[in-house]
Amino acid sequence: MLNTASRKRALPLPKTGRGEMTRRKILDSAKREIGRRGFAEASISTITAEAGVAQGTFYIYFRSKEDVMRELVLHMGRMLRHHLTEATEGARDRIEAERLGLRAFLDFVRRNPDLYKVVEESQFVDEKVYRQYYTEFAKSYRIALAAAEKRGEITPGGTENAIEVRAWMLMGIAVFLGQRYGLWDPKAPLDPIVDVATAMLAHGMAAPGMAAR
Amino acid sequence: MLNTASRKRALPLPKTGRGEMTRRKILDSAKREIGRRGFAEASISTITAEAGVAQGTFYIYFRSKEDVMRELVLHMGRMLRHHLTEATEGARDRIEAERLGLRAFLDFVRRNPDLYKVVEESQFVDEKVYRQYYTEFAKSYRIALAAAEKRGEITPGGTENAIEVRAWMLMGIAVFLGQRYGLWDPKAPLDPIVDVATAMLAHGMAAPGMAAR
DNA sequence: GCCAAACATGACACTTGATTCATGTCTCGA
DNA sequence: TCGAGACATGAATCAAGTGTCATGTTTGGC
Repeated sequence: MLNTASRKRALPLPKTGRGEMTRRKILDSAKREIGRRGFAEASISTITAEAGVAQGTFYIYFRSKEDVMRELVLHMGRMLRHHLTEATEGARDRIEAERLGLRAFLDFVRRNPDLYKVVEESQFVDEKVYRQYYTEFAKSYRIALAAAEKRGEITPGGTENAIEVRAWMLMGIAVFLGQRYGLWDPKAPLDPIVDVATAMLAHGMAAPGMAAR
Repeated sequence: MLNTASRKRALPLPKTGRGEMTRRKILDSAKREIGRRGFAEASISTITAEAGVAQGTFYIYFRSKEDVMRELVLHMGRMLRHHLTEATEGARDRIEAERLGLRAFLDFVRRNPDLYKVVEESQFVDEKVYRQYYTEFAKSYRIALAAAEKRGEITPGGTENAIEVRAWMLMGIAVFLGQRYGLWDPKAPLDPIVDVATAMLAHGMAAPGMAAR
């Protein structure tokens, strides 16, 4: 059921307006269904019913449930990337970019909880896309951090590897705060949270005069 | 299938040595199976086969696959807590405790990748245990951070809320580094990674003289 | 040694939902 | 306006694995 046909290249995109509409509707209710009830509980029949099409229609556009999920992960990647680029482009320095980016990320999670959950669950459905998703973000991060380092905005990490570690730390912070305050506590004011996080990113938490190597 | 019987209190523990042995064997191969193939792909029949017992035996000890998973999450919580307590008890200050804890965590993930993955996936099978798992860790963290703050080892976060934010940041860092270097790149030397991370926790990454608010 | 409780067996009845397909209907360029 | 490709239908097929249960076997206290 997993690796036979579903591994192949995606099905051709629709060629008419009607088709595009239908595909979008399916994708949309798949996002909602999978996001809310989880991949296992979400059924094709529920998805198509909510989209207002017949079951078979699903298979005109997607090979399987895994296939829609993959598509949704890609979609989230594009949307989030766009959202973040926009949010951070006015930043004066890297630290401010981190603040703005984190803020924008938390906003995004609150606005798109279903999509966000789909991406997280994709890890257990198609690890490859999931890895790709984060690996690409890590790459952007590395580039941004290296540039900031060159500009003297952040302390030199040292090795090339250090940049990678920092990138993953930053992503981990975002994801966990996204989970805690984006999904689980969606009413908490974001500004204080982002302030604390940014201060920690900028200066750490060691009291002045502590050893801390 | 989900919320009928499986929500109830756990089945009574075995009363004989034989029973204990059997239960343990099932738990063990469940860990392996679910960890490696994922919850959906893991079948009771595979689990029992690998444990060397009949299918029906499974239901003497567990109500369902969800039920074993819950048990495994609890188990991981206990093991990890113990491992971390042991690893950090010699620390001179909070920053050193963070270093030792992170190092121990990454070790743990490398040694128990299956169990670790089960916990992560539990989020999509029984969100309640998953939340409980992290909420409890967050609580320990809050206590440790508050104490360190009082001892003057770390900068005061300010509000009570700040401690919570820091705790989730620290967990996010650990989890993401665990994923990246524990699971995905299990050969990379840990010390340099932990060094970079600790430095970042201690002092942040803002270059001296940068605005950073 | 005996027996009641505990444990183990494994075939199978059942549920569930994914995917197929034969049969229409619609779209849009020429 | 026509027709070929595109799109849509939904009932039928099919696979897969869960959880049950009637029937043994083992354990350990007495």
